[in-house]
Amino acid sequence: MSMVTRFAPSPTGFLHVGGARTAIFSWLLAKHNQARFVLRVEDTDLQRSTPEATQAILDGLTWLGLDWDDLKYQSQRTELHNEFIDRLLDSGQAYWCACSAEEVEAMREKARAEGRKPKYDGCCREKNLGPGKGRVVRLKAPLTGSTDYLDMVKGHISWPNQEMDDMILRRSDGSPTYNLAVVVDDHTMGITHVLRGEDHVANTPRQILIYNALGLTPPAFGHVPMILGPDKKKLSKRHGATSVIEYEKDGILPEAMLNYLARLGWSHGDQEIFSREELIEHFNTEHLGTSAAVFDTAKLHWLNAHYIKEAAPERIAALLLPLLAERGIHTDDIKAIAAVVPLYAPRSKTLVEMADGLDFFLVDDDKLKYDEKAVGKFLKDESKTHLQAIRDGLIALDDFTEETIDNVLTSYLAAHELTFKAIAQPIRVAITGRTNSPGLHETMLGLGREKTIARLDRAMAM
RNA sequence: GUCCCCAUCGUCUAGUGGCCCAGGACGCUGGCCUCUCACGCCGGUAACGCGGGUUCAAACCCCGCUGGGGACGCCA
Repeated sequence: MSMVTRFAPSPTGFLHVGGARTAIFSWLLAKHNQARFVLRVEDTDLQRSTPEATQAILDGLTWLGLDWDDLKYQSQRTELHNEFIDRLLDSGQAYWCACSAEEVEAMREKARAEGRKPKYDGCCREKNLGPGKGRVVRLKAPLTGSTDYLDMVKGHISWPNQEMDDMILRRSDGSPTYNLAVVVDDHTMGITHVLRGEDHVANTPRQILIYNALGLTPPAFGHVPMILGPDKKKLSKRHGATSVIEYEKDGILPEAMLNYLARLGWSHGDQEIFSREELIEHFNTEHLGTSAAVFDTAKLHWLNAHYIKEAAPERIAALLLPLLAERGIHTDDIKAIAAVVPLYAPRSKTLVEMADGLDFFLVDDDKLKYDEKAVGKFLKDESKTHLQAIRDGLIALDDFTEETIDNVLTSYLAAHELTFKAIAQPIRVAITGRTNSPGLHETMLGLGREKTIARLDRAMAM
């Protein structure tokens, strides 16, 4: 039997980093084994599911570079789900229950008060009731023994059957419930390996019970640990960004996110940097971790910085366009941006940082903002005489190259017995408006002679 | 409350009984480089939760404790 894996999100919001990670693991498991990867949108809760959320999830997965061989919507499969419920009813593995939601809640309260597991007490189990208004269908689950399985990541898991009650398969409104739908879908879609979040561990024995009742073989299950915030609590909005798309907005590259998430809870020896291909080549469930992991933005940023340095400048330039527009720089000159990207690639952890760094190259000369403190400190009269001389030297040049620029600077310094330090910051502040920038020669080159001169003029007039 | 799961540097992790008085990476930090800021390079800091076993030998196996997480829906 050939392997098929799946990712089954419920479209009630954006793609969370936790969901993204299980999607990545399932996708990698499939790719590593040349297997099929299917996406099943679990949109049966019509109240909470939205088409926008579905789209957001698909967008998130696409951004990460994940693809799928099949896309299914659970809400369109209820007929199939019901057939299986009927089958269970026919074979006596399921029964009708007339207890109301309130009555069941009372049973749970009672059990809780007595220090037992809160659950349905099985009162209609042997009543042989037929269908009727307000009635649900329940699984006739085993009362004793345990349900065991071998988890791909956690190993042997044993669940006492007494801990589980006769779960509802079909609601009083006739709709199938989650556990039933998942079993039917996984089975009919030929899913062989289910990798999902740890919050599903308790569902697994329940689903196995359904497989057993149906006489079907369950797939292999694996449960990956949760992702925690810096305070070791379940990652949530108060920790900052939790949606992968928010990270895109924050200037994270998808390959950095993919690498980071894949490496969070999984390892391959000491290797930290993984290309998509390496991930596919090395991924296995044996090296999935068993304990929860804290999401560390600093490490994500380190990886992102790495990938920014590796990326083609044109690609980065294109990604910078909207960020520059936000900063009032409306251009679509990819080439011009790409020309200065290499200067900021080693200086940026995110694209946002990069946009903040290199905006001075692109902004109009008269709109360049000067840092007041920097001006006060470095653009004094004495500095301005240096700037004037250098400006004149630059303007007289036949070619504007790193070498000719250097000649102007060094000859001026030599003639006046000055060190480079004496003029570096004044020039920098004059042409960039601030005290930090890439090397002076490359900054001037990146700016071009015209802008360099214009800015020197403007600075001297201050 | 009941059940299930988990436990190595601040963080991500390597480690599957001897190669570990525990390795890598991020972070932090000292230095080098240097026109600023970065990059880069070299160095440092820092962990097997506790207590019992088993064994010639335990981070690795077993038991208990403690601590954390998850589940207990006519949500998914």
